Amino acid sequence: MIRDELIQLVERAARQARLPARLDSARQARLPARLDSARQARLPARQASFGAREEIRIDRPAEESHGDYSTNFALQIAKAVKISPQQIAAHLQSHILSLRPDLFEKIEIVEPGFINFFISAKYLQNQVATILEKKEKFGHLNLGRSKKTNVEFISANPTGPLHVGNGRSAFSGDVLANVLAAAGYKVVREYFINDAKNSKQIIELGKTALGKGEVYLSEYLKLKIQSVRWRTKLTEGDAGFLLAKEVQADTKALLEKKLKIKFDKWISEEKDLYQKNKVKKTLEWLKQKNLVYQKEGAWWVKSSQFGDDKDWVVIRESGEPTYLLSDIAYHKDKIDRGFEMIIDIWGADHQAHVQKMKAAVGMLGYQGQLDILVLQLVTLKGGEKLSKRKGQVIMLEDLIDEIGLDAARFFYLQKSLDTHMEIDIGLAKEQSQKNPVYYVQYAHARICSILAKANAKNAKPLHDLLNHPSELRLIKQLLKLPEVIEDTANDYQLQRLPYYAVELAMVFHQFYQDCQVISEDKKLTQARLFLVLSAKTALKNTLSLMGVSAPRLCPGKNVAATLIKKT
RNA sequence: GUCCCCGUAGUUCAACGGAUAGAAUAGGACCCUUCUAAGGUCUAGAUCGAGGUUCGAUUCCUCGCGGGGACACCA
Repeated sequence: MIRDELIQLVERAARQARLPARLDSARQARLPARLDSARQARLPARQASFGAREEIRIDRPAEESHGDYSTNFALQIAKAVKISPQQIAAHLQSHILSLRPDLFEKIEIVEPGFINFFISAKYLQNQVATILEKKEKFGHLNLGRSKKTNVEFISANPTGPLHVGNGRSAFSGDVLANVLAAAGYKVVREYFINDAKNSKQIIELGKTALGKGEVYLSEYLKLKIQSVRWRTKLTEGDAGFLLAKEVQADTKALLEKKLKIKFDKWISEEKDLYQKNKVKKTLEWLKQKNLVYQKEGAWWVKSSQFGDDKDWVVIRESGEPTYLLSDIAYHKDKIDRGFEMIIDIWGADHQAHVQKMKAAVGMLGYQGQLDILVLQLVTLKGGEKLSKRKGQVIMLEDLIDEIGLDAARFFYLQKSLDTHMEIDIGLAKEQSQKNPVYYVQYAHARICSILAKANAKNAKPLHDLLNHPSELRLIKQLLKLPEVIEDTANDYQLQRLPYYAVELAMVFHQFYQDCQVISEDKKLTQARLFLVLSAKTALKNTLSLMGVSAPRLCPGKNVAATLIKKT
């Protein structure tokens, strides 16, 4: 990765110029409040990435005239070393140039002290072959060093089918797992089923099943209940558990067949935690460690000693355990299974639970990394059109049927998890026709059609012929993929992926416009075919990270044709 | 009352403290004899308000205003 090379180069140059090669000391002296603990506690992932890159930051300037990469390093250390940023930059510039003259077209110093790097055409040309060698592995990294990582997501209550809110968790979890895997983590996708027979939720579901209540009653559940042959004398807990199992089977089928999401592990609260006595053992463990106490007939956990605002009940006065206790047991189980990194994806309504879990994991003495991503809620606007029920939630399945999986995934992924997402079904439908995903897929289809026509076997690495600005821009854009994967694996900002994909498609479309691939010039044709192949590789890899298909043909061709005829 | 998330073009969204705040879509003007025009080029359009920190703030801090969520012996 060029970015890594640049970081090392600037570091070496700084040492040669007898400048500090890290920002830490200067930064910490100047900016103690900036990375205050509260914020770090909330954003551990960002903190981690910040820490990893604390030394020197290399940017991709938005403006092309500012170079391919740039660094503000000189500006950052100027105050600490009491030299003007421009002077520092000049020192660094000459050292860097003498260290790696081949890498750069030029290095510019710009007010107030930016160093802008322009990568040489030769270096870029040589990268094309590297991309093709790596193929579907292009962009993959060893950032994670096979660290055992657990990504738990969706974990919807088994009281009904998935709704559009669950879609956010589904797609973000799935794609995050893809990204982490690509970044070299050993990822397990996990789904937790809240099906404990002693839980109020399941008991209530049981009542619904036995016709004694209707808290969870829906059209869907009515049909489900009818389809099961209920034995008499079933307890409410047993009935609820049975019904939950039925619901869960549907959810699993939906996920695998329609959403193309496969979980590695399904954890049943009832079977894997309660029946294996893990909840009980966890309580015993807490008692032993003196982390719980009795008050007002209930058992409380000392979470306030581990950063939470207050203590919470883990065993009710009635003797029943709370959700918190089983969740502590669950996390203990994850830790015991050897995960070095644990990622939970929860809805915003679980916000308050974050502190509890962080405290709990602290009590358990976990040495790894726990990140809890809190997704803001998805709400509806104009939902009644699509809902099969009166005035109720919209099923995820209906949305997918309506706009298609690719458009749905793209639609969800484009939004930061922190922002409140309002789905206007009418708008989503309308926008699905103009979804940028088609723009991206079209680029892929174009590539395929060129390759089909040209017989790609003729492609040869005659890279020095690739000198057109649009060609070089395309190569630069391709080389961005590993950076995108690295950044996203570090900060979990998944929207970076669709935006990168659109950018990549755009650069390709421009190239397509500017550079005729198949032409009389046979050598140039071969060289360009080679480039097109590598573009296909990067594009396909990007799409597959998002779980979006990479079509060979553009499905809307006929639509377009009729449109043209009309005008 | 306390805590969390958000407030950016008409609209849906971007922007690790960086340079002229980007896309898409809607609007205006162009480009098919060419590998698929679901494409390309040009144009117009935005940071909720007031302070502060900084060489530099959409981003960090404080206070307002507005929207959403959470404050259980529910999950």
